[in-house]
Amino acid sequence: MAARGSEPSTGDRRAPGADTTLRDFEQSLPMQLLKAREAAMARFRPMLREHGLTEQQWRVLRVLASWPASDASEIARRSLLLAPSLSRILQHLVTLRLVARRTPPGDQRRALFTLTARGRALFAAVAPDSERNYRVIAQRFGTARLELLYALLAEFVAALDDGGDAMEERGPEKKGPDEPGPKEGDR
Amino acid sequence: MAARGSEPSTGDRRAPGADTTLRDFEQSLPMQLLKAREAAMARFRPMLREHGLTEQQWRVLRVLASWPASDASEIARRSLLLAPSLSRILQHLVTLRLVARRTPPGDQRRALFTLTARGRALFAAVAPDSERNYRVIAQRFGTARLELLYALLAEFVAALDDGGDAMEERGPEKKGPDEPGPKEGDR
DNA sequence: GGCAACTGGTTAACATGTTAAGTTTGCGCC
DNA sequence: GGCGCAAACTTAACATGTTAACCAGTTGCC
Repeated sequence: MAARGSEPSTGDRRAPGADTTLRDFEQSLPMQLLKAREAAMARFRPMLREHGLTEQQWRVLRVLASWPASDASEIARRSLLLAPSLSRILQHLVTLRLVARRTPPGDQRRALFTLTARGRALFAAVAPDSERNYRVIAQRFGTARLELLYALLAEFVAALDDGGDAMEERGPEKKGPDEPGPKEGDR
Repeated sequence: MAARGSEPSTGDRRAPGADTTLRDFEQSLPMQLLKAREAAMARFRPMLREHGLTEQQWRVLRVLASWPASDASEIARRSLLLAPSLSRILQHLVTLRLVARRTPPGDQRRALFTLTARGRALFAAVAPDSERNYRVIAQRFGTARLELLYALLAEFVAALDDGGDAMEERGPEKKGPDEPGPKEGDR
């Protein structure tokens, strides 16, 4: 509960010398990114909840709305969900009859997923609300600054991802550079 | 719109007309913020794991290293953890004897927490590694761009938080590229 | 053909996120 | 001094995050 507010702290006495080494904690980039994301998601979650969806379930539906017949790996990559989480979410969505599952003829290992009619209907019902939230955010923050923020975030990801595996001082096993970046880069 | 008899969608065929309404999903701000945070945290998590800590446990330890004798509410606010999560984490840290709990004399409802000697030792052991990671990030991304990103994120949070707690429509505001500055004084 | 290695997914186990409800303590107030 | 209510946590219940292990299907290769 208190994590969302910005209440003035009652006492700001910090431990002497405690912050001389580490960057000021609450100013660290991961924290700021988390805070920014929370500020944005706080507008989406209540709306999604009214439709009976979690944030992650909605991410999956959005992927399937744009790229039907995706396999699990592709959904995971596009929705930024880890495979185990996605596996559970898809099982749930299939139970709710929002998503249908089938196995492609060529490869019995894979699994393809598609929105059912019910899933498409739910997507169509939620999409306008989602869109409205995005417009409010853009209007409040300003389109120009928003674009700048997008660009910076993309550069940040590229700067850290391209560097690749940081702590890679160990045995160069079979880490051939044959696959530089299966992240995105398509289209 | 029958989703039948289709080939494996190895390519990037998007559903026709599926993206005309919603902003391109993977470009949405929450996703980009999540992606950026993941890129940063991917360097921290393995390091923390070697010390037997999760990301959130480390956040709590950092708060207590800088602000000893914090109560649960203050820790929650500074670490961006929700009260239920923090409650469990603190119980765990107390079990591990990294953190000590006591009740202040004036108010039996509150609970104050402090690092034990063991907790301080662990903090001292992890901090250099954490610091090194921050330096690598700053060096790769560039200090100047990093500061710009910090500023933008802070403005973003301020823009959405000040608006209060709903999707209330407000009068037309002009947002210049320069920002008057984050204001508090909520509540 | 057969076997090792790999691929795509799933399970398992534990920790956290999220919302709602419960519990104890403090505080104002008549 | 009892009553109503708010504050500060805590529990509960379910969903997801995270790592490791597992497993069936597939591929490469001798």
